[in-house]
Amino acid sequence: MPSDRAIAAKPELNLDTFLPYRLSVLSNRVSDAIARQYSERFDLSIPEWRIIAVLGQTPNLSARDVARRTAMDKVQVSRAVTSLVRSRRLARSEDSDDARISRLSLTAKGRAIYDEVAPLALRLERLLLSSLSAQERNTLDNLMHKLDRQVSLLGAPE
Amino acid sequence: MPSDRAIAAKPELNLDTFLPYRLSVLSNRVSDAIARQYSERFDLSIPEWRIIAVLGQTPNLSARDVARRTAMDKVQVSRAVTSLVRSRRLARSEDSDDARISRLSLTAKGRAIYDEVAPLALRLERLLLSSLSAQERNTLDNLMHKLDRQVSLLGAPE
DNA sequence: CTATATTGGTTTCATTTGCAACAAAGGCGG
DNA sequence: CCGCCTTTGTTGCAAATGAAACCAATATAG
Repeated sequence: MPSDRAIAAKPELNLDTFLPYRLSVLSNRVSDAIARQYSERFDLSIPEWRIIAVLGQTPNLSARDVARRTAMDKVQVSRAVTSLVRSRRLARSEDSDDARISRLSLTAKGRAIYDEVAPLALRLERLLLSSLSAQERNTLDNLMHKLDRQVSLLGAPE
Repeated sequence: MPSDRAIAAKPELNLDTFLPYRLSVLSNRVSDAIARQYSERFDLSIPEWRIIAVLGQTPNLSARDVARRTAMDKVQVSRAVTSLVRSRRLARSEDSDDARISRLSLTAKGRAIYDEVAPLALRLERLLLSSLSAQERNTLDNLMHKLDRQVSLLGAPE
């Protein structure tokens, strides 16, 4: 006969209500929806688009800066940058006082892509948020900040 | 001279406030934090753990059922199942009336892993949510449902 | 029934990924 | 200056991934 403790008898792991799982599914579905807007049309991978996005916002970053801002690792950045440079959507220029660094910026071609894709991404975000009131959007923002803070307490890869 | 419309002059894509990006970063950090709890210790990949998790909750599913519940694709499920069966953490049994299907269930070994990892995962979720009030947790749940609904409107891979 | 389409699952192949090793440059203590 | 550690970025290799082809079993149309 099993324990007769009525409470906490069994830690119930139900994926449908398990926050990490729900976050993962939601996030993937959203990313895929956005990627569908540009991937075939502009022949851009997700990492490539991310790089264009940060550089559209802030030019002349180094690869490392890009990596930090996009939460991608440096290998991924290095490869996506190489590909973007080869396809003339990105240009490298030397840093004046550190020869290890290249400064990255969009070419006209890259800028054109940014100018076209950014509104699509923003539009999709608006659609996504259109089911929430202004009040709810604030709350969402607030809750996500709290979760961010919490996960960085727990989560740092030691 | 540029347009003098003061409003919506430029669609500003700022990654730090862009919901899809924030979701992605948060979700990845949470998943990684959980994976760190079991990956080396039990030699489990993330897909493998997901399969164990659903089968711990609901035994005797087919591979396809598992795929739907975990939002993984069938190739990934097939491979992870093969690996789990090989390492004796999962057992296949034939379905009585459809020979294409195998019913999957945890072995004692698989169950032991589930019983040990599930509490770890739940504990991490609790830690994550510990920064929110009961009220806020409800709101979060509610908001995520709304976002789920909205993304399924937009997002279906046509 | 038989022919055809559909479904469950696996395999093959090309691509993507991530880690570890590496080269090149810079910083820094002596 | 010189040796050594750190930082930036690239590359090699092995593992993970995904799309599409595929096989076997079932459902369905005629």
